[in-house]
Amino acid sequence: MKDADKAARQQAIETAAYALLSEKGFAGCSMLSVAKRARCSNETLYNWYGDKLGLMRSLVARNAQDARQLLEKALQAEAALYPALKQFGPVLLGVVLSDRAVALNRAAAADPTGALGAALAEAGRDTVQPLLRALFDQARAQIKGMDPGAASDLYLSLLIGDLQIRRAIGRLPMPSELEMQARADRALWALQKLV
Amino acid sequence: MKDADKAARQQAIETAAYALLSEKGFAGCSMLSVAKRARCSNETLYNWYGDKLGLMRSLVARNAQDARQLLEKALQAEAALYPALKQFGPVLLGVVLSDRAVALNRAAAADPTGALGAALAEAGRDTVQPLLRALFDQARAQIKGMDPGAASDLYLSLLIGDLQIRRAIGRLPMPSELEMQARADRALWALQKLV
DNA sequence: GATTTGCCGTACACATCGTTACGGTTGCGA
DNA sequence: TCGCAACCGTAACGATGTGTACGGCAAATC
Repeated sequence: MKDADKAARQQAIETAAYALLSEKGFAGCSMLSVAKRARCSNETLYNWYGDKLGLMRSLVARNAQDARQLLEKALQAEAALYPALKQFGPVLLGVVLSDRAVALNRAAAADPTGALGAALAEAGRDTVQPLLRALFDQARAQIKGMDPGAASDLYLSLLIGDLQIRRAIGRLPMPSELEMQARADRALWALQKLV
Repeated sequence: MKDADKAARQQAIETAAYALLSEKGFAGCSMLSVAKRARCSNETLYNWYGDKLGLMRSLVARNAQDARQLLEKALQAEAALYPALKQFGPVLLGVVLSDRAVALNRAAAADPTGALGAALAEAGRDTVQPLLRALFDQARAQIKGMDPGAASDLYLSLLIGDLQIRRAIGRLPMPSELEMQARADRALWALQKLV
């Protein structure tokens, strides 16, 4: 199979998996239903991903990779703390509240083994923490007296708050760009007043 | 059946359901397994609760009721905003991060219909919001210029942050009393600096 | 003491899951 | 052109789920 074909098929599989996760949840997203919607056989699914958890892990990995690219791009233009956060905040909100991220969070919450939660948390941490950490470490002068780790925790709490869990239990629709912008502005305003 | 016996049996059923939710997740918490662990028949389960969703709803309702009692008690002693929040914060953290609340959040995230999430969010809102709302409304003088709703949102973001979702995906153990106290202190400190 | 009521334990019908297996088909490399 | 590997479609297997049914038992009611 040509690489391009394979990539397209992988994309089809992942798209199908996300759609079924959103529609029917983790339990309802069966391997067979994914195969049918992606128009491939379940044998291919098992050959490529091993088992259902492997498929989910693959979704997590790619989503983290995509998120990382978006976030890095948002940080490229600015070096100073606050301008950088001004770019970063809304993008991060868009990433962690996206339909895909929500579907993965719901799946992780439904997985009793905790393996998916571990993979998700690790991928998320590896994606976001280094970027934020570097930003706050470089800006020690502007957050006088506060530990960079504590400052970034504070910022994340203000930015994300309980939006993720509310999205996960289905009681919050995806916010608009404007709402995310406003929330990011509020977090930034508070951070500046607090440090 | 005597009322006391019935209450004891209900308690046994709910305890079994929470244990199974924690151990095996929403899908793994089958009606039959609940009946077995609670040493009752599944016929009783279906007679009392209708179906699985009904059982879950019942858990949500009682948990909200218990939480409300705890929270109201924490507020009885103090009337002024900040002393009241000093009591309220750690108790609320204990409530929303408890094993039971986490099990319900995970169940709601796993339920594809969203019905459980709706019930949980509603019960949670009905429990917490009126208490906080009354507190902040009465204290308009101390939060000069800021809308009471916005102030309480800010406080909740600072207090709870992303702890709930991290608990839900299994990557955060229940914090200790000391940690919750520290987090509540931080939220209170930040709120005072921000209003 | 007879009768009704509610619960237990078990079994059933029916569906679906994850996973494996297999014959038929397709398309690339030799 | 041939052979082989990968993929498709489908079936099968064992396990498990929800929701219902039914005979037996204990206790409360009359």
